[in-house]
Amino acid sequence: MTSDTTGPHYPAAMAQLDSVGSTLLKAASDLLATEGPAALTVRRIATAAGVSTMNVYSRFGGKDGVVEHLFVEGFSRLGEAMNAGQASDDSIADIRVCGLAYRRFAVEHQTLYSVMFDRVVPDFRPSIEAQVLAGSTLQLLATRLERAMIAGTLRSADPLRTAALVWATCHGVVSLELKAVGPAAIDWPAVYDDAMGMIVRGLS
Amino acid sequence: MTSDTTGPHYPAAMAQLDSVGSTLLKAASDLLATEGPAALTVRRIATAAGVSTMNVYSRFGGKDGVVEHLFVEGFSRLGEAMNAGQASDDSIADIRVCGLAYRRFAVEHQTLYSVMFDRVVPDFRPSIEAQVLAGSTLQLLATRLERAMIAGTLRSADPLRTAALVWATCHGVVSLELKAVGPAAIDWPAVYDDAMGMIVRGLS
DNA sequence: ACGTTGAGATAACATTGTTATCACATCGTT
DNA sequence: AACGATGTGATAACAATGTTATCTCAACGT
Repeated sequence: MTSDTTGPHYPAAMAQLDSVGSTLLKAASDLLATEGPAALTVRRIATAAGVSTMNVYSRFGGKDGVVEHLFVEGFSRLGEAMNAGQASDDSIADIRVCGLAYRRFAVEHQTLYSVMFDRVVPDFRPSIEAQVLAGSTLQLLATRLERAMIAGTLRSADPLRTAALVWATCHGVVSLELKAVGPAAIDWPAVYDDAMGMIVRGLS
Repeated sequence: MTSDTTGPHYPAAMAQLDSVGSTLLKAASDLLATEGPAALTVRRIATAAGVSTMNVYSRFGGKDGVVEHLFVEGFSRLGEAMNAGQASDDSIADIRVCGLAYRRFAVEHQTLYSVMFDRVVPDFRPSIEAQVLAGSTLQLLATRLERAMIAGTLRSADPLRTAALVWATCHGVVSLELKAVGPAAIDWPAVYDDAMGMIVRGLS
């Protein structure tokens, strides 16, 4: 995992992916979804894909390369999920829909979400490109918030900073819910609803 | 790490801790703070403490036992930090002080915070007692919020649920800041201030 | 047709958490 | 006081991990 040497670089968004490569990614994704991050071992990924271990290194430069692919794919799918509901005339409702989509994604893809936001794979750090790509998911939310600001339903402020705040709030609630921190008696879906209410009230 | 066998149980809050035990914990804590979770290996902990590897097993039942101690100690110190500023006549200001103390703790003890809230040590899951203890940190915040509700500065609601919401919001902002997700241009301390403002406005 | 190159599989290596083995000190009993 | 039991602790072994090295062999160029 210490590949600091000046070797070839395996960017997250590879131009092409041959059959073996995509099979490996599919196997890794399934493994992550069904058995969690601990099952993400090089040998298991390769075995599940029906190829030899070395393919992980020749195609992705190591385990981290595979994980980075899952990382960016996760943010890509999260962006799609949040973008699913198109813009309506009620900008506040749009934001709520966006937030609910966010939570649903996190709950339905818990292990992937943990790869994206927790450091659940030892020593894995997303590359700069991958982090930028992850941050670009904010843009979508920022434009929705800006629309609400223009419409007057939200007080005007820096849209990007506001988007970061909204994102962080949603992430915080989902994060604590999934980790089961705090008393078990807490009704986290209700807290999530409270959060949405607090957001729109606190920002209007 | 798969100690599912019916062996002795090593609770997080051990009654006593002999000299070797506390030395081990100190070494682990230092290792975590200075070199991060990856440096938290059984051999390194023992070597840093000047004892043999097996002491980790005889005293803590394995690596997870040590990590669990750090886990509960982290929450204990977090609670102390949030409790440092005593109650004044301005309940809103008290809540803000509490929130600032929260962020300062997270920033000053990043690696410990990641052990507490991210699953950064593979296969470590806090025990039920430890989780309950972690959740009890909420009580402190809940009583402060309840005081503000009684004073009329916050709308009345379930204090515990509200505390969970406030906690999640603070955690979300800090969490994204520490992980450097999102555009680097974002001024996270400012976002944290925005969050506090949103909280008091959204809950009043 | 022959040497070269490159890819891929097998095996080796270092490091991890964990468990087994074993030496030896300490304690209770006769 | 001598002897066995007990248990503690250190060394060494084990399984699994990511990674690297070695080796085989097929494909290709001259």
